Amino acid sequence: MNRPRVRLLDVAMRAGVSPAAASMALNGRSAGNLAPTTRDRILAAAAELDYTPDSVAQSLRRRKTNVLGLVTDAIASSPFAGRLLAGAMESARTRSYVLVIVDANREPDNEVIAIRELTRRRVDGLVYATMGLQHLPVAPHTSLPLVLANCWSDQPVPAVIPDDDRAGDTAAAYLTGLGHQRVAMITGLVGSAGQRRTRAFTERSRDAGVDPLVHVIDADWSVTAGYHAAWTLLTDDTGAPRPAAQRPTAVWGVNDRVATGVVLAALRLGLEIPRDLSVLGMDDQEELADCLVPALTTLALPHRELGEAAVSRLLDLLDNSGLPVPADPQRLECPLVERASTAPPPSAG
Amino acid sequence: MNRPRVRLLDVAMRAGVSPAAASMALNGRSAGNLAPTTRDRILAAAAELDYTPDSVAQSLRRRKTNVLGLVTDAIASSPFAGRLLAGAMESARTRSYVLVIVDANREPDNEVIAIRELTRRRVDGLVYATMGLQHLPVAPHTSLPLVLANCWSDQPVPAVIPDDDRAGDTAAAYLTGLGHQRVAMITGLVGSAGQRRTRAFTERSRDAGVDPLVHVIDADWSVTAGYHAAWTLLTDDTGAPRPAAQRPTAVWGVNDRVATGVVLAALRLGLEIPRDLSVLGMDDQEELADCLVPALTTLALPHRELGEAAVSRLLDLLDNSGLPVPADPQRLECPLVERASTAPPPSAG
DNA sequence: TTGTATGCGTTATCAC
DNA sequence: GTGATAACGCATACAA
Repeated sequence: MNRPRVRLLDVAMRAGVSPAAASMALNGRSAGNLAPTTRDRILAAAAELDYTPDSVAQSLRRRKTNVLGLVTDAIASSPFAGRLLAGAMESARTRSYVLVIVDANREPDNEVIAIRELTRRRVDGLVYATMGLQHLPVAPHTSLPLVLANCWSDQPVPAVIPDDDRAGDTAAAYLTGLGHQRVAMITGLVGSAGQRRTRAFTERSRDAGVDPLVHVIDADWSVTAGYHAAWTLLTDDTGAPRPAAQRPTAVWGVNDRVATGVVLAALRLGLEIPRDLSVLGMDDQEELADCLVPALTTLALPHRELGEAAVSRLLDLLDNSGLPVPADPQRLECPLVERASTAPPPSAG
Repeated sequence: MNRPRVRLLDVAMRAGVSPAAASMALNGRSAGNLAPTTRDRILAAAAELDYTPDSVAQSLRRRKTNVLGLVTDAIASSPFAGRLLAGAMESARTRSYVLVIVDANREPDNEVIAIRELTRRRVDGLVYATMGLQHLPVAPHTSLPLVLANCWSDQPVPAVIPDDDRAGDTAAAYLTGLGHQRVAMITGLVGSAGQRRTRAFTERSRDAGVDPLVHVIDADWSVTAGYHAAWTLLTDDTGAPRPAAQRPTAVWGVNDRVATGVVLAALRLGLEIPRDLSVLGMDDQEELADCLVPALTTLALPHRELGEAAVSRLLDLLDNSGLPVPADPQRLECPLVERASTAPPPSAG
């Protein structure tokens, strides 16, 4: 079963040529150097022997490993990790790269160690990805080509992040487009994501002629926070449900957890979703948004695309290191994922 | 910034010795070969120059890359992927290995291609991990050392999977231990996981003197399925809630999604959790179990440990290829994660 | 058009 | 105890 590896030399001998000739043929450099007939003989020999070049030797010689390093701040604890990694791997694969992934486990020291190790392993470039959107006061320090995913820094290093402005636009356009006139947003204002979403949502709603009620919660964008916020929105001072005419017909939660809280509160209050209340989420959190009853309409955080774009960007950089680094991060659209928790308002029905 | 790499030769020259001597010193093979004084001189030189050995060259020479391949059937679409990967990476890191992860994206062809590619890259061993527990009719074909994670095959290849029998035991012991006398399980019987959980739960409950009501749902272990099952359990023929004495005081859902459905149904019926009904889940699904209100008590699928154990096992195999392969998969405990959805029954209160 | 010689950075063998 | 020398598998510059 474990027969000896077949080397380039073996192929060359079988074809009756020198290793150099075999190398050229197999690397497509035969034009102008090799007679087509010998080239074919070499290729045939390689095929017969089932030759596969040894990457390690190639790497040493070419000074290029075709390996990318991907270091993350915390892979374990995020429901989005898988998507980003899958996207990154996919991009790498199509250009015959492979990924070595290292989790820093929320320890900055580990990041430094990881980068050192990957450098020693001679990876061709680095992606640094955070699982939550983050501004980096200082980008990871390395002499290798670097791209940031889901985070950005003020230094001139290329970055790819979600477009929260457009997300706010999309949400507002969708809800007002459905005909909703009394619209609320439950949001937090810490961090650029919440701020951008909120501002864009507000402005775009006003453009459409509706003035949204913005209910601000604190830093904790949790189910519980959403639940309580919704409770406030949907009941009066005595704790009784407000009459239909006095409550919003649609609510946008700043993320799916908050939106889940809204659904739970509505359920508790005997409100039917989406008949009595449309609920829109954000993030398309795996196994939450599409698990609810009814399934949550939401805007997807483009994590797969983030991974794809970051790697793609990095490989472009490797191919052409002269590429200019744009001052601003590249922003990726958050597409609407329409499910069952939204509908036109009763009046518009 | 991008100063030339410092090679072993540089260190040797600086210390005034041969590269061979430098190599010995740096690899700890100086005993009996090098004078302690020259050894120290070499080490000092290396430190001053900040020398780090080139892994690629080492790999070529040692015929060992210290890289492990991890191929998964579908990384993107699972909320557990992160945990397993993090565990695997952690295990690898502590033994100075690194992981190349490839996602086959549910395509068997891709698995073959991935294994071929990883073999070409000279990884030292392979882990094959599935995101859902699976029996493999035939293990992935490779001449490399291989360990299975979260799946197993009849061929003699080492495997690590969760211990569903013990999970059933734990669930039964926990619920009966709390004092519940009328206990139900909502389960599916397709696949070994559901069967084992159900059988163990039933037997262990009976040992404790309670005969559980087993409600079988179909292949789809979804929130919706759990919702409907719970509805059946908690209402009578007319759709009205059963009186307290006629309904279970505790329900175990075969997974967290099903348990979520139970919570939703109970909420809808005006039942208070855990006062009127204890709900126990299974899997500890990230961002679902701990997002509910109240947070779900559940049994954790040990995905991190699965990753850790698989890599650890593989490395043991590499260190000592004579290790015997046990006939049965190694089974890892699913620990109870106690949160807020369970309590003693009203009568026992 | 083909083949030869050399080097990538490291380690292991074997004379000294 | 120490230090040349060869080899790992491949690719390239250059000579034939």
